[in-house]
Amino acid sequence: MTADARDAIMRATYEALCDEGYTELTTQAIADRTDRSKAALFYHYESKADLVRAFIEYLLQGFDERIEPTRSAPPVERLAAFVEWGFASSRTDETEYHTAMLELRAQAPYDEGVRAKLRESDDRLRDALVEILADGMESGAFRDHDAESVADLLLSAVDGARTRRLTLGRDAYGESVRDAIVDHLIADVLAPRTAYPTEPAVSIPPDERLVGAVEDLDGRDDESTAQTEAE
Amino acid sequence: MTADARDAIMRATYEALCDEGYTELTTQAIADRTDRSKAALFYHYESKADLVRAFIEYLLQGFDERIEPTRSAPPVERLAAFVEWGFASSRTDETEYHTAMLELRAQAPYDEGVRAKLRESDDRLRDALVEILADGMESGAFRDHDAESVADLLLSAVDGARTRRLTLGRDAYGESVRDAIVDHLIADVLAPRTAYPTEPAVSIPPDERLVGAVEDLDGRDDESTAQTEAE
Amino acid sequence: MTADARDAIMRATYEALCDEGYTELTTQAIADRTDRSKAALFYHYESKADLVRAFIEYLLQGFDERIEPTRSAPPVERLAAFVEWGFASSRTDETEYHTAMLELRAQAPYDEGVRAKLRESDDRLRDALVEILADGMESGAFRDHDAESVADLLLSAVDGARTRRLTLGRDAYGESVRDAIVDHLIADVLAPRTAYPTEPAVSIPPDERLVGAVEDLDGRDDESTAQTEAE
Amino acid sequence: MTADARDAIMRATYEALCDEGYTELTTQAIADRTDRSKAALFYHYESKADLVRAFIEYLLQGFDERIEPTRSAPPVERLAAFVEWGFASSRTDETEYHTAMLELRAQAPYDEGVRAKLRESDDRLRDALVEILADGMESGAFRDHDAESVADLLLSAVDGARTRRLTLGRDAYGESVRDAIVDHLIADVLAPRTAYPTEPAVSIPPDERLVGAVEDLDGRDDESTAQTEAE
DNA sequence: CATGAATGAGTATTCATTCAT
DNA sequence: AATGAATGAATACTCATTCAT
Repeated sequence: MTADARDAIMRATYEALCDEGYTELTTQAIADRTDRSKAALFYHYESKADLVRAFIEYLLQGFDERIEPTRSAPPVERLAAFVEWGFASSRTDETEYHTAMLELRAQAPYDEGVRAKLRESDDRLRDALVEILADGMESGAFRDHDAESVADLLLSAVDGARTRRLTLGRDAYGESVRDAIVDHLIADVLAPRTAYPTEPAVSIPPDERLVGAVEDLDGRDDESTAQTEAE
Repeated sequence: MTADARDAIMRATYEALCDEGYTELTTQAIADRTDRSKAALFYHYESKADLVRAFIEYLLQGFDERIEPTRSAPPVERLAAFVEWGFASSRTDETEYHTAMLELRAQAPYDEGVRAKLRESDDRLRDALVEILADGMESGAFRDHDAESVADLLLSAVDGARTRRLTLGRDAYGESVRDAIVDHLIADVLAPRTAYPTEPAVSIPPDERLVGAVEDLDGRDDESTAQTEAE
Repeated sequence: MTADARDAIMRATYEALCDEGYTELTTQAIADRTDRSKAALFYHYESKADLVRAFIEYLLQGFDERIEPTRSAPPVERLAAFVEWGFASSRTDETEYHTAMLELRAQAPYDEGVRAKLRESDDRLRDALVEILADGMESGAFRDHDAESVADLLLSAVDGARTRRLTLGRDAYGESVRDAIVDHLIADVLAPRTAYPTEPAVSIPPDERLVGAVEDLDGRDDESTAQTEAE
Repeated sequence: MTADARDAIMRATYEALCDEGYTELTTQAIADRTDRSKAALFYHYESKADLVRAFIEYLLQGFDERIEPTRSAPPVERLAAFVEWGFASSRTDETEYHTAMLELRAQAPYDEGVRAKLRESDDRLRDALVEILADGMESGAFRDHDAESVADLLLSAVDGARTRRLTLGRDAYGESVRDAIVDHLIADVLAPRTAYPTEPAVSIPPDERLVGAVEDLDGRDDESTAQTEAE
């Protein structure tokens, strides 16, 4: 398959998934966002399930590449980058990415293929976080602690906050929880001299192949605007 | 509508949702789990969407009633009950409840009706948690802290851990994160003399209307067994 | 069956038929326009087809009664009353009556029962018209002519004009054709001394059992208003 | 869409409409008269309503083409062709055409789309008739008269006679009214020297795409046979 | 490499009708 | 005299998938 075809289909899948959710993710909806026909999808992929699996792989592979550039930064910065990425405010490409992932995750309990891919992804993310924490302990930037346990807690808290924001349409909680994470969790882990950056020095860049794919989520009415504007 | 009909349909919806996920939640799937016909569903509910909304309401109303009995316990106990409920190990009725909720939550970004109901639910849960924390501060069981901020963090962490467990099929993380929450988050909040209970004195009982609805989730192969047994 | 029940159901059928047309004439639509249940319809009538047949009979019987009072008027007046009734301008109860009939007539080619009833109705109408013409010839008000042939032509022309008006939503043609009928057809038939009344002395009254049944047909956009207002 | 598919679907729609009437015009009934599946209909047309609209257009376009060949004949002949077409005796393809139109017309009061198409059709028919009359006046074949008024009256009378015949299942009236139209209406319009043709020199040919589509309407018992044979 | 045409199985929903009460 | 609950069969429409070209 040409990279062109692949990118077009993957991007269309992403668009369709973000626009309408997994339940409405039909081959038609994907093809409509392509200048190709529905049949073309089946020429390139054995089945819809196959395409979806390929899509998850595509998303994850993208993530690996995006995380790469932050590798050289000091552990605190990398930790901050992770937190900021997780809390990417709405109206961002990143919100779409997280929405797409949420939709896929809800299929995991019923789809071994999806579940396996998500495990891979989770493993890599967790490993990356554990590595950050371990590096920090080694360099003295972080106190001594159980890196795995803290990584799991961080992962859960960030993930839970995001899920709550996305599913309730309330941006407000995001901010609140990010501060709480920094104050309660990260504070416990930082060495006395280490300061959590106010402005991130490095950040995880958006997936360039998908940037701009989803024009506008504002059609969906949520409380976030009202909330935010009210305050 | 007779309570009988209502319970039968709601329970069938629960079963179908747990067994097959939201994408497969068809009126046929629901009717099949009932001794009624598909047409009967439409006699009682205007549309599938209407039925789903009613179902969410049914779940939430059930939750309200279940939380009631714990009201009289001391704050630490109520806090512990909340955490234990959130981490209910798999092979429990509670896992099904959480799975059902996860499926519904994934629809929220695309369904204003669902989103509104989930907001209600979240609000009540958060309020309950804030109340526990406030009561604890008043009684001296908890240190002084920002109850709302801590409640949000707890809610997120518990929720994120559960989502991770359900979507990855890995029970192991649950334990790990529960301990981390107790050690890192709750420890910060407890007054010096207050001890987090090793064995919970009160707990949130299962929803009796739904108990036993889903016979067996073991058909779905997950890693949890292997993982757990391996260690 | 009480006359009450009968009237309520017949009137509701009339309303439903006028409001939504034959294709949407469901037992539900009828019951909704009643303070009775759908099942009540089946208590009083064997089947929907039976109810419809009874309804046609009800309409026709009404017509017989309405035509009665004109009996004593002179033939020209009775002829004029027939023509005016046929051309009843829109925004009249009579338009609804004709619409209801049109809907029923379209079923006739496929429903022997309906067809038989309509034949009865047509026979009576034609007989009445032939009688008018015969009376007029006898009294010298009309020239000598083939009453049956003229009756058929009049019946057709009036009916065709009305059908065109109702199906095209154009009131304009009605006027035009009425004048043409008077000038071309009726003029040929009137004796030299007989004048066609400018203002009708007698007229066929509306069916009182159905008056006011259909509140408003203006929801349906048609050209007639524009047409009429423009001129 | 291939012309093949189009013709097959349109013809099937015609068959279904004639065979069973508008109320029974289901996508299933149409597909059954095709060697294609129900789903194929929706591949070619967005919805049933869309298909019906296309069908009306198909009928009308056919009519335009059929009327074309008569264009060169003298006005009296064209007038006669129109009348003969309108009265086409039953047992003719033309009867089916008129039945199909009758079914569609009954939907017009409730369906703006259908109404608009029928207006188009009526306008064209009326224009054609007015043109015939005007041509005849110019050539001296017809007396001076109000062409529009006479056209409307003719249209109404022919249409009404046909509707009566179709809905009552009585062929007899057709003959009677045709003669009356010729004697009373057309006689008034013809110039003294002009004779109405006893045998038509030109006629409007049947729609070849639809010829033979409906095998047998005799299944439907009507009075016409009995009537006609009895006399 | 790709597509237009097509489809069988399914989806939500409606319908006339039944029946225990 | 009437109804609430229920249903089997149908209805318009959609879906993932196939295949000849």
